[in-house]
Amino acid sequence: MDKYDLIAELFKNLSNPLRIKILYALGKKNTTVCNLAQIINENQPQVSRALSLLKDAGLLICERKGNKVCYKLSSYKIIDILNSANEIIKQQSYNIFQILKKEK
Amino acid sequence: MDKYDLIAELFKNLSNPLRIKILYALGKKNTTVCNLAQIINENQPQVSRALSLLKDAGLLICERKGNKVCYKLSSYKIIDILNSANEIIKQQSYNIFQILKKEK
DNA sequence: AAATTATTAAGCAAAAAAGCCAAAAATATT
DNA sequence: AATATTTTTGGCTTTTTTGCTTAATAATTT
Repeated sequence: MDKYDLIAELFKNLSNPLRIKILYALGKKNTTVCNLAQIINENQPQVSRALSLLKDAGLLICERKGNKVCYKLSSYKIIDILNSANEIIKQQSYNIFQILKKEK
Repeated sequence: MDKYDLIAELFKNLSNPLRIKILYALGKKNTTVCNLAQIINENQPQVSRALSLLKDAGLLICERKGNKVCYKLSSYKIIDILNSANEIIKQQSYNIFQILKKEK
């Protein structure tokens, strides 16, 4: 397991829209599985599954409180990488815009 | 195709060790397919495939020079996101270290 | 135009991941 | 101990992704 494998694996764990949506939501507010499912309007078992994958990946931490389980980001560096991804996407759409402009 | 889909797709394009290895190599030096394959010691058709996927994803730009094709990063923001991923991994390994320490 | 070098594409089997629903497990409450 | 709420898991099919080798395409050189 070298450096490239570890990085690729991290990106793989981030390569799913539901998981991204969850990370954004948890970036705003720590919360429980069923509450989160409501907030983001996705089905609850899938949210639970996604959360446990992200936890296994070390990206989330959870804590049981009674019959509820509260999840939170393990680090704010996760927000950084999402912002970084956003920057790339913004630049790409800007580039496409420039190309279309040239073609006129 | 909403925001979350776009971000997840970007991460998916980054979720492969060979592609990460290639991005690191191109971060140091623009180069051609076969030269790159030599530098990173990976088989050439696979490198070519990985390059074309990354190009289609907008992460690389290429230019034909004679019978060679030279590839480069489309943006240095790509280095940023790799660094960001590295930060997370470093922190994770630090955390694991701390846990092991506690358990003693 | 034949030979050489460089790049890309085709095709296919094996492995991994996604998506979904229903069922089970954990905890709290009555 | 029965019920209700929250969370997790199982089992299943369908899609994607990988990894590989061989073949095709592009361009250059002789």
